Amino acid sequence: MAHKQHRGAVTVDHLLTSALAVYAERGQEGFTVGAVTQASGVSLGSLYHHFGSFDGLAAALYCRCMAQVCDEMIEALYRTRTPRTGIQALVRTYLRFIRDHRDAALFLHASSYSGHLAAHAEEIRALKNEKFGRIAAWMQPRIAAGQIAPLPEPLLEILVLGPVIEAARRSLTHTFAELDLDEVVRELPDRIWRSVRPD
Amino acid sequence: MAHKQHRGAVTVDHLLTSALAVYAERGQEGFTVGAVTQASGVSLGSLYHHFGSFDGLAAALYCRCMAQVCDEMIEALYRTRTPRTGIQALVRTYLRFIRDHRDAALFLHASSYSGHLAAHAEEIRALKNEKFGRIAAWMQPRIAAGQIAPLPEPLLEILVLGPVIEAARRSLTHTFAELDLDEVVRELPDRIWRSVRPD
DNA sequence: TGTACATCAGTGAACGCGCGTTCACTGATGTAC
DNA sequence: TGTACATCAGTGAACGCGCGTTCACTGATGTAC
Repeated sequence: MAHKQHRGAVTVDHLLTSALAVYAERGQEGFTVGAVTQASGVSLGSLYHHFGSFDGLAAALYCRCMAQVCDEMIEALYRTRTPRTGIQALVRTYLRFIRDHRDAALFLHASSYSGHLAAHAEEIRALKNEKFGRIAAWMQPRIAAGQIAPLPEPLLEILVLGPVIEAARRSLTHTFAELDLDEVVRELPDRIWRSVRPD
Repeated sequence: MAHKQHRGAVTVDHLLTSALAVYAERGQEGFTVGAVTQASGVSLGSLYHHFGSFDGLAAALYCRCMAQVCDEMIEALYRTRTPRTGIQALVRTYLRFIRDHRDAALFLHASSYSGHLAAHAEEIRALKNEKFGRIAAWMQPRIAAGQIAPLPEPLLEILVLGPVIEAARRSLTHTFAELDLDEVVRELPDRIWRSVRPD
């Protein structure tokens, strides 16, 4: 998405922001080209000029949200000084992101299975590899030093992010009873640390 | 879904089974009335006679899959004799379900955010309350006895099921690197137990 | 046991709507000389 | 500095397709007497 002109970048940004709002307000079903063009005021042709297809817009939005949450986590992670506070920072940062950016969190989680990302899977995988690679780079020396349990990287990610994502799902979805996010922020970081600390 | 005639029950079952196969083969996008009637050989009118709408069919399928996985977990849970083996049984049973019923697991997880369940949210919530209530009933006395950490029920569910669901997501989705499910089965149950055992 | 009747189950043509996409076009911006 | 031209950005009417749903109907099943 390298823009040759400034106004192009502005339009793209405007479209993505409007698209996220549309998704938040009308859900998966109401997330259509028509709704996005109407909400943004940008013409249909302009949308296609920048994204090529509606799936292309969805993929770009997914990448933007994913990069945002990952960057926040990475930044928080590298500010810590101990393995314990590092793991807890990952959890807390993600939980705060969910609280402060409900729309982005909802779109990210709901898109996992949605299929309109399939066409751009490679681009998305590349982004995830980059971001998760930076997190792995923090983990590795600490595992080697015996400060974190010697588990394969994917298992660590699952143990750390799994409960957080499930908490998000229950808080963002309507088929569950209300969830007290403050209580989650209070209890979860330490509990997750217990699952990955060394014996 | 109380059937007045036997053949009605047979048709309903046949439709649900075909619908799950369609979803597995063609994904969210290809999951349409036309695809289901074609795959099942059942007429369009018959589908509407039994389910009222396509969303109704989706909700019924969701309930069937959810009941199946929950019943397997509850059965495994009540066969155990210690808190540790109980928690580990929950995790192992869910992981085995994902391995042995990929289609059902995919549909369950993908439907969380999909919105075609919104119209039947109440019915689904009732089912979840019933099933999760039975799991909670196992937890409560053990928490009271100090054998499991004194966390609120939703937090316990999040800690136990979160990593499992995230493992499922990575194994069922194409935007992640391959995940060794056997390794997950080997490591996860004990790691999760560590997060909910008492100090 | 036989018959009449109500209800349940199953059928498929037809409908309208809104979806994603295309395309021929105009206008704005940047650049070369 | 001015002008010509290529490229980028933006427009909106039009298209065709396939979606979920409706409906008037036939056939099968169970039941009352």
